[in-house]
Amino acid sequence: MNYSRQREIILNTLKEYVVHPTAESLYSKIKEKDPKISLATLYRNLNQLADNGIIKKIDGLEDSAHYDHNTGEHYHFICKKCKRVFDVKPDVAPDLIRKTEDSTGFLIENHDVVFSGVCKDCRESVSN
Amino acid sequence: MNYSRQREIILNTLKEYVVHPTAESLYSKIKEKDPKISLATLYRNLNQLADNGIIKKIDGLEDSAHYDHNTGEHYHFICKKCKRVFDVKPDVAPDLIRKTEDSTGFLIENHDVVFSGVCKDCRESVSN
DNA sequence: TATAAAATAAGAATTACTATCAGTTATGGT
DNA sequence: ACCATAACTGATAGTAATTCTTATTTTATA
Repeated sequence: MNYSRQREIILNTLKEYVVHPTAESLYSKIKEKDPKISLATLYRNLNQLADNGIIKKIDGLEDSAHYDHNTGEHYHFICKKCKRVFDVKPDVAPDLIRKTEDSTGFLIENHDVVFSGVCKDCRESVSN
Repeated sequence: MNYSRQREIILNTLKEYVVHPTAESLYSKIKEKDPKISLATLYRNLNQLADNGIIKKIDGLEDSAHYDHNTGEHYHFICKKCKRVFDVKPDVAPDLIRKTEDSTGFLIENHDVVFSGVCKDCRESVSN
């Protein structure tokens, strides 16, 4: 991977998020910094960064993928009301990989745990 | 939900699978029984059956959704070589929901656990 | 600094799925 | 059995997210 100004902007912008944006929502933030950047460039780079293990692509949430700059072991939760994606600590499922490899005989290369429901903020806000 | 011949064919055909097909692959099997059935009818019914808890839609696997007639608690594994989707028993992550609700304060309505890697058959077959 | 490899912008194309709609079928009351 | 109406169907157009194509520009290396 060679250096590119666009890729640097993309990665830095992603790192500003604590929740995990879709490509579209990241795109609007990126365009504030470089209005000329192309949507195809964003997708190309997100895929490249994910392929190289620098970021993580989160599938299975809604219609579109979300992107996460934290590549350490953890899971995700999407709130059905506010649509934000939160992290869940991996200790809710200890030894998940080893247990699953042992019980299935499969070689596990990747895994994802995705929860959906209502986040704390939305539960506490009075209006339904 | 009223009765429909098409829906019965769709559900019965899905039940013939031990692995979990995409809409497209289910469609080719269904057309052997009823060549006139429309792809829109298939998607419409799969969604209806899933909304009514009769089947389960599995997202987050590849580009397209897979469908599972087993609605009991269990997880999934997709083989990167043969692309088949297998079941994983839920006891690899005991008390997952309760633990996650306790540690996050979120209300969890749904969850999915998806593994990918190489299945037993593909590991054992000599050719890479 | 020449050159080859990698990256870009812009827009067309693709994929998986959903919406629309006119015609058909199922169901419940009479 | 007959009818009203609600649910369902096939065909096809439409959509959203993402990928592909191509001509041009950047970056890394000799």
